[in-house]
Amino acid sequence: MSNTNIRVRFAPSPTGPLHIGGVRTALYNYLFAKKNGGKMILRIEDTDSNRFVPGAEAYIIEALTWLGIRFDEGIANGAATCRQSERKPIYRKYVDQLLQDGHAYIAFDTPEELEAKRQSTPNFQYDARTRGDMVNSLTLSKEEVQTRLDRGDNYVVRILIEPGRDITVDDLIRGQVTINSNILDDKVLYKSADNLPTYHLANIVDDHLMEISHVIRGEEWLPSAPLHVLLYRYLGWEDSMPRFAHLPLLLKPEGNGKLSKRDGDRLGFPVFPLDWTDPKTGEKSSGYREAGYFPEAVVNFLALLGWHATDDKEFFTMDELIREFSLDRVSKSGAKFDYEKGKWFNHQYLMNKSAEELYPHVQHILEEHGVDAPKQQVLTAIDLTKGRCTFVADFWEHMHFFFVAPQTYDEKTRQKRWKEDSPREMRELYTVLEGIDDFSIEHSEQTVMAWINAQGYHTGNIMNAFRLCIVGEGKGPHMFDITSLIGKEETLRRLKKAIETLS
RNA sequence: GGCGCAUUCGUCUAGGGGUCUAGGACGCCGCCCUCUCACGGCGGAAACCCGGGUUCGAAUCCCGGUUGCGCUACCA
Repeated sequence: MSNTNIRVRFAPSPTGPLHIGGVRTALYNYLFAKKNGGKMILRIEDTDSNRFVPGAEAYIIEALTWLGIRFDEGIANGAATCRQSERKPIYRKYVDQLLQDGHAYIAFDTPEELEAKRQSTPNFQYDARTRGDMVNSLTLSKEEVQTRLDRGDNYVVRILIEPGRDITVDDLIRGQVTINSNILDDKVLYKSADNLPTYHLANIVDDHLMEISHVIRGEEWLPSAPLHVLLYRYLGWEDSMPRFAHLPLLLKPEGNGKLSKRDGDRLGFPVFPLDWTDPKTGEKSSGYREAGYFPEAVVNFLALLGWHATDDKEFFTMDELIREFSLDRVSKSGAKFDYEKGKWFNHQYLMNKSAEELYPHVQHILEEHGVDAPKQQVLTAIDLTKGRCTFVADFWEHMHFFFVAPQTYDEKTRQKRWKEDSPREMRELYTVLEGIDDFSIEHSEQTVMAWINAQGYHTGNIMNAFRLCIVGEGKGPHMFDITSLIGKEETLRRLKKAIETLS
């Protein structure tokens, strides 16, 4: 399917690291675009110079690249100006047009004056009821306005909302949403202090100029969508207005509210794709990548938080998501963030990877622990233990005994598994093992089992004590998988030492 | 407070008038496998927010309420 008219954008603000909810928005935009053969555009909405954070833009691009979300146009591939701060003249033109057409006006009220007004007037709103009491081009004489402009007074341009009109937004996910313009205030569109538009104006102008066909964004924008519709109308662009789709929000795992940065810190899981250090405060936040997640697992997990396929399928590659994604299968209600399920997804992806794929990661971990083992041995160890790992970092905990003899013996396991007869049985086992030439899994198991049966021993007693001797604790793969991998010599050495230490 | 959106197991969700004694997944519990821990298999507990309608029939449609969330900035 190909439709070159489909164009979506992801338009984050560079005010900090990209939140995981933002990542999901980017993902849904990407899936929708690719599904329909359309284009995905990156636009940086840096119209608030006060909140700009250095490094945030690079972070956003790196994070989405890591996850496999690619842009067709935008800064990520060196295209022209997609930073709003670099498009000042463009916005100015439309501000003038709005002013000209009487859809906007100039206001001189200072932030302090507005604040005072809000303090003194309950539920103060700058609108048709109150604008007549304020300092603006509607209440001031033409000359006075000019005088103020000439002497360089700071001003803002506000949209002129006509009261008493019903405004309807057609949302692809929620259907028709209608509000009355009475509840809208005369939003600031433009500020002379930095010659920048605010979000609302810049957003509409850019979406129009970039020929965006679908605006897919978080539900927090739904209340201002009518304002945006009005802006399209006032600018004469209503006919080519994009379709809207407001996505449900990602909520805190417990309690109430939108998922926030603090939740990650408090509950101990990342809410960001990548690690991030705040340039001002030095505060660190952890990311999924550094926590050991596979990007495919994060994408899969995130895709299912608010969207569901037509069947019960749960595992999707990016290509499969693209093939099956559709906006009408996006849920309407917010999704609580379930970190346990996220871990489960990673576990599944890890188990499905081959030892060869996992090898570089594991090799790195082994090196950190000063282990230098033959590749084949490591590959076998990976296959034997990957079912026990959620993250790559878990491998050491589950495979260290393949490479390093136990220094201590777990006390709980010892109490449970080291019986009165164990020293004698282990000494006998030592002799049995010593006599085995072929230390393969099959042969050693056969020999030892034959001995156990001949002596009338209890298999569990023998094997568990044996495990304590070789592993140092009560877990791990089957014993002969371990012994055959570490070899006869090492097995005997560990057994001997354990008998001496534990007896 | 005002406005808007939402409301199915603890969580993510399927469901779009009869097929629902409501399905799947995570988590939880039990059993099996078994030398342990896992993996795997099998099974279990667990939900239609409430009240009115409409209809022969409602989880599904309508209205009201509850509760949750969002917005209400010269932030996005």
